[in-house]
Amino acid sequence: MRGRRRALTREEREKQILNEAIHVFARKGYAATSVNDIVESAGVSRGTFYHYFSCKEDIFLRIIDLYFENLTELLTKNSVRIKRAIFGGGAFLYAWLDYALEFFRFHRDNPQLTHIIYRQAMGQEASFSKRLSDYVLLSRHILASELRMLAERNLIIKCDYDVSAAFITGAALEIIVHYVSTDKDYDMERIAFELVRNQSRALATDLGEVDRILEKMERGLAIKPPTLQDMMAQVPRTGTQ
Amino acid sequence: MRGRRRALTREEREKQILNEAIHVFARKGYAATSVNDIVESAGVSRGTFYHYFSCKEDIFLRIIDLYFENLTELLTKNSVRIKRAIFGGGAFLYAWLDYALEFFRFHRDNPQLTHIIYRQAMGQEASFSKRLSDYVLLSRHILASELRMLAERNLIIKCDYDVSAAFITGAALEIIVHYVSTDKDYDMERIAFELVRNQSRALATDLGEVDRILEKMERGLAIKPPTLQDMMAQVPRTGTQ
Amino acid sequence: MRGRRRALTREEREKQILNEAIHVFARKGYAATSVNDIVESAGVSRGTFYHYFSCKEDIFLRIIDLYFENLTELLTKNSVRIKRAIFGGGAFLYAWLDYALEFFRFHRDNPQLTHIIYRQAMGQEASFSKRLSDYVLLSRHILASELRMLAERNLIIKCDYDVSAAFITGAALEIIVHYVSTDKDYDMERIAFELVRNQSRALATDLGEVDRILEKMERGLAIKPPTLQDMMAQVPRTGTQ
Amino acid sequence: MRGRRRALTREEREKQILNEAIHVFARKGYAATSVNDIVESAGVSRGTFYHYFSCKEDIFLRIIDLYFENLTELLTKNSVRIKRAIFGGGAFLYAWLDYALEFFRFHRDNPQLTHIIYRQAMGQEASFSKRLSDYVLLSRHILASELRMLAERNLIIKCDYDVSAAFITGAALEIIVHYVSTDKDYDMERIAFELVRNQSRALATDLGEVDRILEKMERGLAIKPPTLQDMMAQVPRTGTQ
DNA sequence: AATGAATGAGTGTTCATTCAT
DNA sequence: GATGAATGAACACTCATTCAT
Repeated sequence: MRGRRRALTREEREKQILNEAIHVFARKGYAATSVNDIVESAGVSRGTFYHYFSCKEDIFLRIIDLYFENLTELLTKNSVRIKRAIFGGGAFLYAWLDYALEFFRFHRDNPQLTHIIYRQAMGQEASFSKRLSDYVLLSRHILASELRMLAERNLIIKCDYDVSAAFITGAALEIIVHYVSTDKDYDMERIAFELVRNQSRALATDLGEVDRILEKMERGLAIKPPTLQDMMAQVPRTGTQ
Repeated sequence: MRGRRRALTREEREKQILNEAIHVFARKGYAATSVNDIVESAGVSRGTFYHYFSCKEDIFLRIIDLYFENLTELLTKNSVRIKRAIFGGGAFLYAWLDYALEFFRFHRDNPQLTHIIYRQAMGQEASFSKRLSDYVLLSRHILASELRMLAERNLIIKCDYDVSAAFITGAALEIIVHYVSTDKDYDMERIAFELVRNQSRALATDLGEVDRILEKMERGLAIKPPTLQDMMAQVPRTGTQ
Repeated sequence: MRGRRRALTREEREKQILNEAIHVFARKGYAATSVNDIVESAGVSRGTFYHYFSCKEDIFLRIIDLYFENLTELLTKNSVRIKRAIFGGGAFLYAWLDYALEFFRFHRDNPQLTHIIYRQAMGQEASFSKRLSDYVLLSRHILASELRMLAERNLIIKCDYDVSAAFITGAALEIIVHYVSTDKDYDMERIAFELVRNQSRALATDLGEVDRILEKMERGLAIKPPTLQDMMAQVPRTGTQ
Repeated sequence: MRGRRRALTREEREKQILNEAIHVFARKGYAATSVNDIVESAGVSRGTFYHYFSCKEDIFLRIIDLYFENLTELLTKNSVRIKRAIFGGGAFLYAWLDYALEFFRFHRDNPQLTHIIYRQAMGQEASFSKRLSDYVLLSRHILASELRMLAERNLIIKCDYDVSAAFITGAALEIIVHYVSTDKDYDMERIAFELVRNQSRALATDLGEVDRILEKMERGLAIKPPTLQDMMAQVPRTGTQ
């Protein structure tokens, strides 16, 4: 039984093992998952596993990295949008909703990763917590600086932006993890909207306008966010302020 | 060398071992903590440990129970206050702040417990997750029904109360765990106030009044909540009752 | 909870613990029975147990002794009868049947003891095997010397008496243990008769006479063995030979 | 220091460990034998043991199976001989003696196995007793049906065949285990002959013929059983076939 | 590159026994 | 005499990791 298997490239093989590991970890948890479980699931030998990953901890860290690389990409892309919307005027709420939607969708579409990151990675090995909190602080920092930017343009109130960023991510992840762990069906767009309503009201300077837009949004659910052009056209009056 | 040590009462010894276990679990995590670590730390023998706890899982579940019994007591006590405040009129914001303060203080004063519950208990043994999510759902349900009550009295907007409750607890715990895990000093009362502001604005029907009260609160930090008598005197006019 | 219990005499208490131990050992086996099981069953404390028995091995040896003391008494009593019968003439078959009956009844009436001795005592601690085989050899020796006596009077054939004694006890115990371990009903007298028939034919010098007596016995089942007087009267002709 | 030792094939290694285990179990008994004892004796690591056997119980059950597989093979082979002899006429006594000889030799040549099965396997784990009594009942059943066949041909008397089978196996094993456990020399052929004499007399219809053959047998010890051809030639007269 | 037999430190758990009260 | 809290050696078993093939 040696060398029989069709030669995959290093990358393919590594990807394959990583994917299986995600499934097994999500199902059984880090501690309860043995290397044996992973190699059995992936159909490779123990030796092969150690060709690609230096130890059990290593593959878990790679999974954490994978999650945050994808997440960071998403955040960065949306951060650009948010900035455009801000410069485009008050319609940033739509951008925000869009942002929230993508965030929720991302987790809904990666339930195993989500489960592993927020239910398993913390409180196990010190190395996981460290890696994780580095990433989390980074994400929160990005969000906090967006909030600062909004506050500077008087679109939201002055407050402790780091704390507010923590509130927003805490609120979002609480509900995301709740639904991801549950089998129940859920209207992810509705929940994204609820979060946007919640935090836009919480932080808005001009609540009247916010309420008006939210009302419109709610009517338009499933919500089509306006295109950038729409936004530009729609809200010229606020100016760049 | 058997049966030598001075016999404590069952309760004393159990309490002692439980306390040591809390420290060790908080420091090393459930999986990385061996029964040996606990008994060494407590200065008792392996056998003694198993007199009091049927297995490693058992002592961890007892810790989870301990946390939630204390928490439930706190929640129940404050729930009464909230209801009194509601029936007393608009001053419920003070009650809410008070509620938040106690919640934050409770966790600040039990950092190990907090860390164990929110960083370690989930995603390990299925029994932990089960126990934990039972409790969490219960707590959230209590909060949701308070929100409903407020909404019925038109003090807050209509919304999905369960989702909102999740937002609030998610936001609160995110920041609590952040600070508890950090060694940094932090002004717990400030953070409690930030949360109250955040969510009272997010949910308020009458934002003007809320903003006024919040401003007063903020000036008065460290915030003395008015006594019940004050509240009764202060706001008889709303009298929805 | 100290010293509350009605003071039994040493002997009563010891007897009580011993009895409970017999039940527990029979149910769970020596190795699987903990001292805890015994004291719980007896409703006494661990300490009390060690007042009466020096260790777990000790109580088991006491049980072995108990069995063999009772058995030896039975064997001795019957040995006398056999001898009387021999001197009384050919009617010793009745004595033998009687002997067998008592042997079978004894085990039927002490199923736990029987089970412990023949299913558990051997092959555990070396001390058990030693004690047991001492007793067994003794019993077998008694039987062998009875066979020798019969052979000398030409009532049975010349053979290796030790080996024959082993055959007889082996045959008897095989069927006894079989039925004791089973829940099935069984006609113990029938089986005793089968054994007597089997071995009296196997060893008889005068098969014709034996067959005649066996036939009579079988007709008379449930078999009333003749009294000693009957026997004396019935078979004077063979003389003391 | 891991994975260093030269790899044997699965079968070799398993066989090796099993053999060592037989020796250790026979010497110390099941309960008193630790897995450590076995692996030390076999010169392999703990881990290796668990590669081949799922638990301590498992290896013991495998030993029980090993014994009974060999025994069953022997019984089956001889059962055929017995049947041939029966159809060949009264010379079945020779077949029976042969049968007994092989049975006795088998146990003499496997003293550890014999000791484990009849001195240790019963009265320990329930699984052992179950397995064992299944096998024993099967063996006894085979013997009983042979007895029935003989009785139907009027070669032995009518009796309870199951009980008689129990007598025979009980008698045989009692003496076998006695001698196997002892260091004493013993003439196994003599004992086999004693058993055959004992039971052929006990069950014979025509004692006269049996006694004549036994006498011839005894003179011819070490007994050469006649070849099948001899038997065919010798006893054509009965010709039930 | 791939294999899987082998390793052994480490785990949770049991239980006969002791002895201060 | 009776108690039961305390002991700790011993156990069965696991699993991440190695390395000869």
